Amino acid sequence: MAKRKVRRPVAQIYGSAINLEGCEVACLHPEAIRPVLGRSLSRDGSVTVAAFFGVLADPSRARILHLLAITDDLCVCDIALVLGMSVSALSHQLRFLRERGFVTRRKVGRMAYYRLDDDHLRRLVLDGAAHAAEVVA
Amino acid sequence: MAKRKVRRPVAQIYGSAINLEGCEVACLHPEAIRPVLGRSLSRDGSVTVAAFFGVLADPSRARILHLLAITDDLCVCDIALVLGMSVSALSHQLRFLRERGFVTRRKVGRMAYYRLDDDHLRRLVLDGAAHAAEVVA
DNA sequence: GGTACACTTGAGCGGTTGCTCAAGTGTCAT
DNA sequence: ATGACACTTGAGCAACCGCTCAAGTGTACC
Repeated sequence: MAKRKVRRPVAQIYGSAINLEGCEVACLHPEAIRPVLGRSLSRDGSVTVAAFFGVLADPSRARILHLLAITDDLCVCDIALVLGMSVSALSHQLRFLRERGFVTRRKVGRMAYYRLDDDHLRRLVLDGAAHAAEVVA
Repeated sequence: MAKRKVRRPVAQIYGSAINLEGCEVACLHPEAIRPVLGRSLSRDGSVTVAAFFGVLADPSRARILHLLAITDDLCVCDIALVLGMSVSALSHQLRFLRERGFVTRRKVGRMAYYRLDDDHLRRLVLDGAAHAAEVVA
């Protein structure tokens, strides 16, 4: 995954909504939660995590990314034909993926070639497909 | 991820919506797509992949799974307090996670303790959090 | 210029989702 | 038995998402 600039200047990925005082009086197990106080995912952090996985959480995007993972370069028309998607739907998704840095675009004349640059992402997608194959088998 | 039984007897994870004939006549690059014909994710396969990542694609679930990833056992009340969620919302999500085999439940009296059993999933969640920390930093 | 082409984009819609609220279940203490 | 407690569940609603449709942009060829 390419590093991407984010407007938020500083964000706490980890953090807790409560303080230890709350625990003592409540119904639960202070000894169990004390060690994790402040180490749980903050709300902002969880939004970032969820947004990342959310990109892969759609069948069309999963197919697009998988196809790009096993090829080099493909133009929009190629992808649409192979996946049986409308060009418009595809273009919307490619824009979505491009805005998040998951794919890059190279324009040649009136064609646009899309590519998956990130090896980490490529492996994640291929692992996901392998996992799916295992689950269904 | 634990293997889970699926009602579908046999499913093609890979498959193509088109045949090579279609390519020849269309506008595109047959030489580019020929090698991937039949190797792209099938629709069924992509639904399975998307469903898997979809579990992680929600901030609340990401926080729950991350919390369980850094602890052993926690009761519903503990989790609710640490994450600042309503018990009802939490119970809905825990049911969702349990139905998909992402967490297991142990009942003791009137308490229910939830646990993350899968090490592969634990690493995926922690990697996701680390990724988020890197992106935001 | 004019047309065809490859792709992009905005509007809008049907389906999904995650929550709240209220009611329900099962356990424990008195 | 009665009440408190820990959790679960169903209904319903606001927000979100991915698609289609129609229009728009920019390039290539005549």
